Amino acid sequence: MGLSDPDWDIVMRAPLFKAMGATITRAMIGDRGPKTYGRGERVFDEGDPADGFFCLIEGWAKLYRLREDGEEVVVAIFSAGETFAEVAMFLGGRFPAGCEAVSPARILKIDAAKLRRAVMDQPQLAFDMLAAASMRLRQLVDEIEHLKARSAPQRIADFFVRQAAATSGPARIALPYEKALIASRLGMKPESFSRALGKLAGLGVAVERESVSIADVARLAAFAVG
Amino acid sequence: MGLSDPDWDIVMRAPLFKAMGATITRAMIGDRGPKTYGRGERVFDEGDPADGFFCLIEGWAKLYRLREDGEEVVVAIFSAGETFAEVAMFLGGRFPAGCEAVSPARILKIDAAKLRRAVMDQPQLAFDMLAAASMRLRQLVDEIEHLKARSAPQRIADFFVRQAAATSGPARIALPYEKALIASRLGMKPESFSRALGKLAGLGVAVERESVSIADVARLAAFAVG
DNA sequence: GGGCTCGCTTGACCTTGGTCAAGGACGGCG
DNA sequence: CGCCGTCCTTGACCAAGGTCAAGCGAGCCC
Repeated sequence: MGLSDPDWDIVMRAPLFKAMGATITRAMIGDRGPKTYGRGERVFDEGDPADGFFCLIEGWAKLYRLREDGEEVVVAIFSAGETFAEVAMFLGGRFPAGCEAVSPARILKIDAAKLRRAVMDQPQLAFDMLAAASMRLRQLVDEIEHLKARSAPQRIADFFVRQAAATSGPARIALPYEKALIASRLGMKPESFSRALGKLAGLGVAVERESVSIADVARLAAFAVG
Repeated sequence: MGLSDPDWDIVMRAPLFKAMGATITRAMIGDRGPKTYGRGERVFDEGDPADGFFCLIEGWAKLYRLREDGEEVVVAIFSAGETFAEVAMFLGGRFPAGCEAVSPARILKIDAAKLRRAVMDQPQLAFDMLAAASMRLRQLVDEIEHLKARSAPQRIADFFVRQAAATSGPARIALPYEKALIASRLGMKPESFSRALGKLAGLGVAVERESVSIADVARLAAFAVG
């Protein structure tokens, strides 16, 4: 049981898979499917051997550390189309943090061994991946330097578009329980998030308690880049 | 004739070289020195084979494309401590843009062949570089999402500190002819740049027409991170 | 030298988003 | 059913930086 076509779309948005190309990616993933997690379910624990990396296909997951006093510190939040835990895997050690699903989620795991074998067989692949990493680095530096270029509503629109499985037409996406989580994910305060959502109403975005419905993803996408 | 010690400091600030580690970097660069370019001199042209990448040690260079109507579009501006053209090199094709020195500059070129050989000999190196790239990515994401709180004066201070060869004490750095270029490089308008410079006067930064003198680099660095 | 252009600075005003603080809305629980 | 805590929204205010527009100074060409 492999991935469905919309799932492939999402997987191929990840820079790492883009770098490898669709053919090699498909060969590496084979017909393994994503695993489904419930809200609060563990993906891996701190200290587990880092024998692979992950690609989130649907839902949300958080990376967290437990401080000595038992308090949890959220290190990062991932959502659809993002890969994570590659660092630990490339270094070949153990996970320095735990990961759990924040909402129901589907997550694909890719074996380190398979990636390693692919790179050894075909060292050019390493260069492709480095090229992708460099490109992404440059892009992020740009983002830092001209963060002003995109307003809060635009960043939210962009985020919703990435979440949506479809690239045009209507869509509905699920939000994790707390909206403050999304706000921090997008680098803004909950208040700004709330206000910005109001401004998106004019573009066919309706927000319910735990989900968002979009009248036309393509229209929202156009607004996000503008 | 290898690099001088302050030059090494600057080279090792580049993430790519950090990833490889000082030993391999030194082995790869060997005793090749940087080439000196005059203002307006070509570093490479669009369409040249991408047989290496570059590290800017002193001065400024711009990456540009010529549109069909002959108009020049500046794609990026580089200054001390930055590497560029890695993407084209990793992909092993031709340069998709031209590059020329905007001010007198010293630029080090690293052969693709040497890097390629190092990676082929020692595929683990590719993983190390990927791990470093991923780590840097994560770090940049953090910077975007949390630490976007750096004011214009702070960004300028940070920029000047990176430019300076020394890490403490007084320094003088050269600016390219138009300050608007620096402003765009730092993601702000020339007006804001001008005003922000005024605020740095209190920290021992004196601006002349084409250069800046800094009373104490360490003090400026402290302000930049604060 | 006088006018000219071009880059830089300065001033007044506006938009964006952060901050602080005060309400709602909903669910859990006694 | 009402009390309460949590999350979300809303409003008033503020600081940073963008925008528009005018002034200034240096080089340049006649």
